[in-house]
Amino acid sequence: MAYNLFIYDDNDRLRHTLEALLTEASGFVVKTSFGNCDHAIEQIRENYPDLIIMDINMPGMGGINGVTLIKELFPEIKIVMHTVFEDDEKIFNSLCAGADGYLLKSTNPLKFVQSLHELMEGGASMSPFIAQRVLHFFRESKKVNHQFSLTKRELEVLTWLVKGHSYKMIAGECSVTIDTVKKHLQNIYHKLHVSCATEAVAKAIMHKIILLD
Amino acid sequence: MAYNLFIYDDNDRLRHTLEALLTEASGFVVKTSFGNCDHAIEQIRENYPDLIIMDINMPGMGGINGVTLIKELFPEIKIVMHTVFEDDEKIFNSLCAGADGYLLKSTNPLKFVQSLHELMEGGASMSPFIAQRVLHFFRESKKVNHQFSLTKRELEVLTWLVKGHSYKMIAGECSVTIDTVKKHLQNIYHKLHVSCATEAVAKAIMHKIILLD
DNA sequence: AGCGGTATTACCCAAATGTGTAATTGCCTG
DNA sequence: CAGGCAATTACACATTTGGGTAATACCGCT
Repeated sequence: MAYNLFIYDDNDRLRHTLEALLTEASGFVVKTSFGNCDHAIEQIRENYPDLIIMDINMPGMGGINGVTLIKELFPEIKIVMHTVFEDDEKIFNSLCAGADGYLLKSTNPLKFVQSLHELMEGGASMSPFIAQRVLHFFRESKKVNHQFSLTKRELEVLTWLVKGHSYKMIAGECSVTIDTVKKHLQNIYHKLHVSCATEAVAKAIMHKIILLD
Repeated sequence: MAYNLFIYDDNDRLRHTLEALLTEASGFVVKTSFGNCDHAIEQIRENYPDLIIMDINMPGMGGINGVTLIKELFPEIKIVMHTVFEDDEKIFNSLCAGADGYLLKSTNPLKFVQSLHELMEGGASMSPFIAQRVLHFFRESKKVNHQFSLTKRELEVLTWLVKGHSYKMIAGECSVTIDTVKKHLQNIYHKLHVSCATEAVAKAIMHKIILLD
């Protein structure tokens, strides 16, 4: 049983190449293909596909917005991005919009079909280069900042502050007087180059000075 | 020219299977294989590999700590995780530790070798299931929370608060009196189920109610 | 033994924050 | 058109926050 497939790509030649590649023998049937995805919703309602191959750079709303729209109404339809673009911004936005895969147009036909199958079986699929960018982003996101050289006590006080405790409650938690807490906070504000509790909390979270649940 | 390869895995049978698979014909040479990575640094110094296949669940320090250690000293050596584990925690920690790929032990031999080659050519490599988990994480990270039903004005006020502005400053930004700001904040606190500014800021950032730079 | 950094406490005082109550206006929807 | 919700302002009051200044104590290092 072959999977039904839509193609959105404004490059006619490439669309026809894909149609030639994705024959019944490959396990896919290209139901229809379009040069833009401005009317994707109606087209999907009319002829419900299992999988959509989506170009990014198209006239009209463009592929990324298309993904957002389609996934909102049909989250179960798989969508794989298929473009020449390798820039982080487009990758990130596509994946966040809900794309289930991201294959570069340079992918060889055999691997392309194989990737689509993996995708239909519940996995996700990315070209190695894309995967590498995604992992890079991952690593960056975990780097903890130690550049503010807070003392152990200051870190403790700041942690309670971020959790929403008042000076008085922090004093209780740390078994010190409220004046001590005030002093610590004052020092913390100086070290973080901020001037109030809310700003300190924002900076502490964004710079991962304190670790969250 | 074949790539030099290390294997760290405490399962002897599997290690030998891999050694049999990764012959010169495959483009790899298994230099040595070990049952744990506690002495990885010395072993690497002694016989510098291009690529390391790393199990996670090993006696001693375990694969994830091993990756951290190795990548700190030899960031250019590729490391691919190779385990039966599919839980988000292990995936996330491995990738953040600096792993260049994550292949499940269920991967078929042909794809396994192919993936290693993709990795050596600068790409990253993940089993489809892993890729799917990573993308899932990605999406979650961008999903803006609308579940608190803040009004447009409340969102505006909250944004300024997160940026560290005082009530008075917010009043100026929004061209309203300070009492109005106080009222808005009061309503915001109720909607977010918090009781003070710091808690609101923490919740706003963590739940991505407001978008950061 | 003495120096420097951290931790601690205290006090004063100005400013900001948070709560309660109440009233007015405008806009949208049923 | 009426009712509900959002936005706005006002005032009073208690509490919290944040800054400045100063002193004591502990701990590690030279």
